[in-house]
Amino acid sequence: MPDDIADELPHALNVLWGRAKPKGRGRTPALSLERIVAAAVALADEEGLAALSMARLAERLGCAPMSLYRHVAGKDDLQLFMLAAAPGPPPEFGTAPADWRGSLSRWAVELFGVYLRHPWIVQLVNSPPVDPGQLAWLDAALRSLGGTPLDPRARFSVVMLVLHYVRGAAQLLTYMTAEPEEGADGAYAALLTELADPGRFPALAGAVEAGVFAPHPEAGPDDDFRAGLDHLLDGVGVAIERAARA
Amino acid sequence: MPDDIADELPHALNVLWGRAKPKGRGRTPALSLERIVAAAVALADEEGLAALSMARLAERLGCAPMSLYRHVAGKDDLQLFMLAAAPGPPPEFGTAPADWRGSLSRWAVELFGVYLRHPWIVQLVNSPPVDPGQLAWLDAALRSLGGTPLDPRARFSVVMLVLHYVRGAAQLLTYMTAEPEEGADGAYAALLTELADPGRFPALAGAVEAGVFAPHPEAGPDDDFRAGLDHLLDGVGVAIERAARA
DNA sequence: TACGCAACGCGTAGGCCATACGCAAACTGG
DNA sequence: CCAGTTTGCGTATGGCCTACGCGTTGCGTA
Repeated sequence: MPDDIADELPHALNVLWGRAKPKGRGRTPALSLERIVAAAVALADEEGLAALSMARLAERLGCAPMSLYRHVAGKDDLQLFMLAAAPGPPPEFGTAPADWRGSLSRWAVELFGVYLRHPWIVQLVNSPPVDPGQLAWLDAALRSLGGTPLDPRARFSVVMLVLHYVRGAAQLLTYMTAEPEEGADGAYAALLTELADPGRFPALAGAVEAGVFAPHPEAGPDDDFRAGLDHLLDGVGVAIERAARA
Repeated sequence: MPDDIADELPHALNVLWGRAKPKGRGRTPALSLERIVAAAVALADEEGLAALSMARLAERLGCAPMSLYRHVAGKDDLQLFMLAAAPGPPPEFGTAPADWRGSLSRWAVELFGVYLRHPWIVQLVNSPPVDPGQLAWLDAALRSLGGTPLDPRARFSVVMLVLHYVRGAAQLLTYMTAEPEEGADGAYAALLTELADPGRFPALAGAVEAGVFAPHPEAGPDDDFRAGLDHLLDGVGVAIERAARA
């Protein structure tokens, strides 16, 4: 256990991994890290990431802005805590589930739900995960492929592929759905209808004409996501069969 | 041509689509929109999106900060212009290329290169594309599938799948590569080695032990990207064969 | 040739923001 | 009851975006 590494890490990491020193002496805290993070998550959920400022967060907590800095080293620290706490635990399955497709699919669908509930997560991810929460999700995804003949590098590649897709699809759906100002539902479709000149963008104009951007009534919004996910998992299946033959 | 729509659009869109009114009367401009956008792109390329402020941009252009607002309605406007200009034109192929896989693969690889050259694009994308530059890329991707039996909705789904993957892979590679401070190359690997407790994260610990995060010497950095892209296109191939049989 | 006015560049100022620093208050173990 | 420790917070600084309005410039026209 090289502590020299821990010393040069951000404060937040040492707290997240349970390496913070216990204290019990002084004044009774009116604030706690959990309360701060929970309030920050709620604020970001309700009003968006741009509305999350230390001042507004303190206002919501009924304290002075500078009080927050006793529990959080800075705004980056706070966002790291939010990222670790908001997703919750990943779905449960064993180390080598027999049905890789079902497991990985469930993982993807649940993560998709997390991103829809907390759209700010997608805008916030700047670096590879280093907190227990995100690593637990990553581990679960890797475990879903534990029963397949894929080698470790291929498993990681597949997981990243699914992760990128889930993130992108959630971001797209979030921005297509959440525009309660003005036309709302079909605003982007209407805009594209006017902008997609058939001479300049023939394929795009064709897609618009075919109603790709119009909301289809008989299907839920997850439907497009599931369709793309099926394409993706078909490709993974091909890779698995190929690896099994070798 | 419903001009009533154009009136409620951001100023930047009307400029981008050539709908701005021509002016020729007043003082000779020392600044131009092209110079401003080019300088902004260069600044973001060199020092990152966080370093792009109106003040620093003006400093680089040798003008006062407020002068920029004569050509750009605000910072959001400027970023929209940057997004439209930086990628350049998409690769060229006809309306229905015979080799969909080669075309789409080339599209993906070139877009990957764009994201590596301009990493800020990934952090900046907040809404579906509405500018000619991004719509040209989207149209090119849809055209690459023009010779396949996929219906329009499936084509769009496939294109989004590839787009999300390219974006995610570029973001990941950017953050893995660009850490010239301290340990650099293997910093994340070393950190994971310590954090990935085999009891708590068995699959992740296995991946670390197998050297998934260590930079492999005999391959270029694009190699992981191409491998994932192949998985993905295998899945698209399955969908195309299925559609051809129906 | 001379003028008017449209478009330009920019100075000022105000409102947000994150946060470094230091002090007063409150609680607890001895 | 006291000393030590930890918390809460007031003040202040420097950065950011940008609304507003003024002086300046040079083309089009008379």
